[in-house]
Amino acid sequence: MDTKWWRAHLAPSVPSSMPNHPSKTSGSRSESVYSGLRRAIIEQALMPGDKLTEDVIGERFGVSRTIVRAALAKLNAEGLVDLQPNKGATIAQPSLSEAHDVFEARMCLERQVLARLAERITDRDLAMLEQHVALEAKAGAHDGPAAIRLAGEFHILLAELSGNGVLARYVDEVVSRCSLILALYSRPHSSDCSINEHQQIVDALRARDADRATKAMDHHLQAVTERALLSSNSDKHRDIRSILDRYAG
Amino acid sequence: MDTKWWRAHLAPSVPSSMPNHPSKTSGSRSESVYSGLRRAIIEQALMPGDKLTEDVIGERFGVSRTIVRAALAKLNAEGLVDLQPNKGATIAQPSLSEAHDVFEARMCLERQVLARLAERITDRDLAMLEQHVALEAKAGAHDGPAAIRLAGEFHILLAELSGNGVLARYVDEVVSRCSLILALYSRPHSSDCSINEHQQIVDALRARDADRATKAMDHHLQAVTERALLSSNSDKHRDIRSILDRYAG
DNA sequence: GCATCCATCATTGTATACAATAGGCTCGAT
DNA sequence: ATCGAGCCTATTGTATACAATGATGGATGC
Repeated sequence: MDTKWWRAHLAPSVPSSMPNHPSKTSGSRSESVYSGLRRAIIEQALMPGDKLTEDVIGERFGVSRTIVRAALAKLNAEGLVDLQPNKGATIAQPSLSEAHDVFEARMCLERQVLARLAERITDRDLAMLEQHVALEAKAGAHDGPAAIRLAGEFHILLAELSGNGVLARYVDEVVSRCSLILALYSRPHSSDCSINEHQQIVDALRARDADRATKAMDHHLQAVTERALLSSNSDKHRDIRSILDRYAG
Repeated sequence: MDTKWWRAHLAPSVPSSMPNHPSKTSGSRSESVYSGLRRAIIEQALMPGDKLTEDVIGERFGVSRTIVRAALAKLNAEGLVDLQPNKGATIAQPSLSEAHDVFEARMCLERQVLARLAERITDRDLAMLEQHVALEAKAGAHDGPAAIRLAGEFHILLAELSGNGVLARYVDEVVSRCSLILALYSRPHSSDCSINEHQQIVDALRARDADRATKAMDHHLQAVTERALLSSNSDKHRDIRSILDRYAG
C-alpha cells in the first residue's frame, strides 16, 4: 500500500498498437487498461464474481484510479463487468436468463453476418478465415487460454469481414459475453469440436452457400449453448494481482 | 466563468427516478447528465457536429468535469457522441455508410423482436402499445421535439416487451442513432405517417401475425430510410448553453 | 455461545489542481 | 494582402485530495 508507486512504473510513452474499436474513451491509457482487462476476462483468467478493486488494478497497470475507472465503465457498458454503486466492480455473473438472451441475440446477429458474407465474401477474406482456423487448431493443441480467445475471435473476424461496423461491434460484444457464460456454466471443454465447426462454416462460405453456412452456425451455437450446465466458483477473495501482471503489458 | 459555481446549484440529493438500463456508470449524478444529454440529442435539440465542452456541460448540470466525462464516455460508447483525443466531444455525425449499417442492424434486430412478440405478447402488452401510439398521436399534433422521441420510444417499448434484455439494449442504441441520422440527412418530416405505421404493427401483433408485423416493420423502416437526403448544418459555433438548461432538470 | 453495536479500515465518489495539447491571433516580413 | 512564426488561451488528460459509504472485527451484553 505504499503511495507514490507509479513514478517508478510510468514508461515515458505507451503507443498502444491498434485501437480495436473506433470508439475511444479518451487517450491510449484507459484503452490499454480496458483491453488488458478484457483479454483477461475473455481468456478466463479473471473469473465471474472476481472483485475488481480500482487501486489494485491501477497499481498493476501503473495508472491512476481515474483511468481504471474509465476502463471499468466501458467494460460495464459491454456487460462484462458489474458495477454496483459504492461497492465497486466485479466480473459479471450472467444469470441463465441473461445467458439465454445473449445467445438469442448472437444467433440473430450472426445470421445476418453470414447472409451478408455469402454475397460479398472475397477470396482474400476466405484466406484470412482459413488462416485463423489454422491458428485455432495450433493453439487448441496445447489448450492454452489463447484457444478460448481465438475461438471467439473467429466469429468477430467473420463479423468484421461482413463490412457492417455496427453488426461487428455487437457481435464482438455478445461473443465476449459468451466467454463469461461458458466460464460460469460450462465444464472445461476442449474446443476441438468448435474448430471443426468453424471450418465447416468457412467451407460453406467458400461455396457462397448462405443456407448451409447458416445451418452450420446454428448447429455450432446450439452445441455451445447446450454445454450450459451447473458449476459455480465462489472463491470469496481471490487475489487478482498476479493475474493482472500477466495482462498489464 | 466564475468559479465555485456549484455550491449554489447542488441540491442535497437527486434521487433519479428510474435507471433506464441495468448498466450504471456509477452514482446517479453521471446518470442524470447522461440521460439529459441523451434526451437533448434524441429530441434534436443538440445537432450533429455540436461541440460538447466539458466545462460548459458541467456548469449547466451543476457537476464537475469528472461526472460529465463519464457521461460523455457512455454516450460515445453508444455511438451518439464522437470523442477525439485532445479535441473533445461532439455530437456524432454518422456517414451515409454508417447510416446504412445502423439501419441494417436495426432491421435485423427488430425482426427478431417481432418474431418473439408474435409468440408471447400479452393483452396487457398490447394495451401499453396502444396507449403509446395514442400518446404519439397527441404529441404529433403540435409537433414538439417530444414527437421525435416518442416515435423512437415506440420501437424501444416493443423491444422491451419482447423480454430479451440484450435485444432491447441494442434496439435502444440503434434507434437513438437513427435520430441522429434523420437529423443529418432528412428534411424536417412530419411523423404522422410513422404513427399510422406503428398502429399497423400493433394490429398485426394483436393478430399474432408475425409475418404481417415483420412486413409492416420492413415497410416502416424502409420509409424512414428513404428519407435520407441531403442537408448539412454547420453552424461552426452554436451556443449550447441555453439548450442545456432545458435538459439539466 | 451468539447476537449487537461501535470503532476502524478499505474502497468508492467527486472535485479540483496541474500539465499537456490544440487552435487562434498578433505581428512582422515579404 | 498573404503567409508564417510564435505567443496565448481555451480545453482536455490525469493524478490526487478529501468526503462518504460500506465492510470488518472486536468488545460487550445477554
